[in-house]
Amino acid sequence: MVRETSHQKTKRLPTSYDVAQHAGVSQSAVSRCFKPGASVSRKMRERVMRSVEELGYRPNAIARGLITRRSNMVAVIVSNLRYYPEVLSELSRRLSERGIHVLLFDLDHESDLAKVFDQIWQYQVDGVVAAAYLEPAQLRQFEERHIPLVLYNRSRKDFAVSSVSCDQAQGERELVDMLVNDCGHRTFAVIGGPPDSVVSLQRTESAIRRLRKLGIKQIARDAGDYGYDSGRQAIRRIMESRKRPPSAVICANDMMAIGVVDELRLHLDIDVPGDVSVVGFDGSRAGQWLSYDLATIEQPVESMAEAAVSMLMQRIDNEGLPPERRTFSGVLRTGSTVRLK
Amino acid sequence: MVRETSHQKTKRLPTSYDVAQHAGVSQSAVSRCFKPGASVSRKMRERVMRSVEELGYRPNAIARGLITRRSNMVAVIVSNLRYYPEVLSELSRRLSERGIHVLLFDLDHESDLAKVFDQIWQYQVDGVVAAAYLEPAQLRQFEERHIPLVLYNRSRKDFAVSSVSCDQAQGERELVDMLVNDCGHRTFAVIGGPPDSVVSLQRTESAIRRLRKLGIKQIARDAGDYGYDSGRQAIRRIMESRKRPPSAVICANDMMAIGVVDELRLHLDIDVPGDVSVVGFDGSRAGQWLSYDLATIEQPVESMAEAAVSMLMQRIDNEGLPPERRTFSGVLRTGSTVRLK
DNA sequence: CCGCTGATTGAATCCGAATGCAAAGGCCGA
DNA sequence: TCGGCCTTTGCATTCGGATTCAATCAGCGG
Repeated sequence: MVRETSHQKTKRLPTSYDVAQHAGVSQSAVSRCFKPGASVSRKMRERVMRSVEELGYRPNAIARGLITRRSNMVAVIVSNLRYYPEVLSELSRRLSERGIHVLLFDLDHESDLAKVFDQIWQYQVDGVVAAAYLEPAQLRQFEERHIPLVLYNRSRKDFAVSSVSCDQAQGERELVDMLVNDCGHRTFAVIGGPPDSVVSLQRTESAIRRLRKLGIKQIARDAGDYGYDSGRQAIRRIMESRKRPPSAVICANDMMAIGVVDELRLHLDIDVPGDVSVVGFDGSRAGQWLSYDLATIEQPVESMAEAAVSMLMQRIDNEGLPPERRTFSGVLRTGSTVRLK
Repeated sequence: MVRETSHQKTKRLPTSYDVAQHAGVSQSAVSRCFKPGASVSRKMRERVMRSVEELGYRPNAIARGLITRRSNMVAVIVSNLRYYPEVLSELSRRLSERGIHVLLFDLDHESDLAKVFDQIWQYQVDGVVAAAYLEPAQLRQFEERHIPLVLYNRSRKDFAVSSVSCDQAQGERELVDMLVNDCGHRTFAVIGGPPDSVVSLQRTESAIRRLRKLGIKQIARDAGDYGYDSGRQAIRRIMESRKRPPSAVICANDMMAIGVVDELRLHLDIDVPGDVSVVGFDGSRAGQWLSYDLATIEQPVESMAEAAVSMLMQRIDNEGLPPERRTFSGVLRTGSTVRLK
């Protein structure tokens, strides 16, 4: 059926039909001019492009997505965007390099995830990168819907799903070994992150396991929310408790470690690393600042982001690739918050 | 024309037609069940919803967007996501509360903006929040396309466009007045941000204007890129130059100010605030850490984000609202990096 | 000058949901 | 029981671009 000319009454944006009419060609011709490698003569292309310029036409990605079943959008789910901007930043940049757009989902708590699920299904994203904890049931939904998914720093042993992560256990082992063997610490405190963070759990559990293995008995435990203030509060609670104060503090992330260092040095008047050693995890920018020079495990964020994005893209372009797990080793950074013997 | 049943051969996600068939009703009925306030009987709704559950149907937001001309997506353009995660975080959270999805565009440099423009037009976003500098020609395109736009912290005097900003000039005035009147400084250094940042320009210009007005002649100038290291480098250059060293340093943002403080204290062995006062701008979290307790102007990020989002939503729901400029005052925070008399 | 081949072009159809309109159904009072 | 009115429902069409298939065209050898 031949379509009526769009009436432009309501000043709507030009469509491919408008361009076609203006150029005196068919709508299909216009469409083809935007498809790389399509069969279009030079003359036709120039003619169409002139009209495109004149009308300011831009193809409607929504309409295109409807028919091609490719939205060129990827959902990125992060928790704590405010604490981990680097991850989002790296992912976003790499996706847009590949012509993919980022639909952002920022969670207050990882457990809020359910809320965003419906949204994700509805938006027909081509894939998902999730830096958040997913239930097996949720993972299964991705399979059912054939939506490629890559987990960032949350691998699961019990479910075959693609993931990119930093080896938390290895990192903590290195930290503990350094604190015990190189520094000679025997009394420890371990400060975890929020209870719903699997990463925090992995880190603290790994650290404690290693400590036990090395024969360490004295381990005070506390937890914060990954934030600076919560690190300060945790260390205050620990130092105020009647138990023997730790000589080394292991924190689930850098931000809390920084809080611990500040609280120790500036409020509790305890020297770091003279009296107490402090280590974190992440390799955040702030940890490298001169005031801290924090000992930590540096996660190779760039490599991890690159891996996550390329794994995702492969699975988008190539349905049915089997899940793949890639693990990166963190790099120990011996800073000035530990005193080596 | 009556549509054939979809064949499910290629295991595609169920559509409203599938649900309709499964429930033995028409497609329109299904559609109406997802429209709040539509005319649907209780019986019909229950029947449809049962099929929806069984099939795991989710409305296709892409198709919906095509017909309703509402994508429920808003583009958020930020530069330096890694330095200003709070802004994105606040915006994103507030938008999703309102059922709007965030299409993220992160720029390396504000001047990269042109690249993302096409993308934005193509994705039929309902509106845009831009924390980046737009040329008048670009602003005009938003008008032509009737896409509501709110600028974040980049108002323009020469173009009628909605914006939410912090009063940079007033903030710098307060900082300068404090440094001159309350601390008695007479020799200054001003460290700007990247050359393509208008905010940086506004801040440094305002500071210098105020300094001149108060009769200050000695103003060393330098610039960085808003990053910690660039602050360190800038202050080193300034202190190494043969001119009289400044007794007060004004930085275009907190991150550089932190770098300046660290470099002064830890490498140049200059006491802050004993020998030199340092002030920043933003009110960033890190600035409040005990090690710094930076004097700065705190931008009311939450109020600004709320204002930006609500202004944008109003303009989306209500075509033709005139542009509106809202300016928020920053709050002076007198930290321990300035020495009051 | 004719017929054949490969390159272009256009008509028609499709993607999946929303909606105006008309038909059908339900309920009420007379 | 019937007419009238309000509520529900279904039909057909629409959004804007991609794609299939058939038609057209240009170019070339014979």
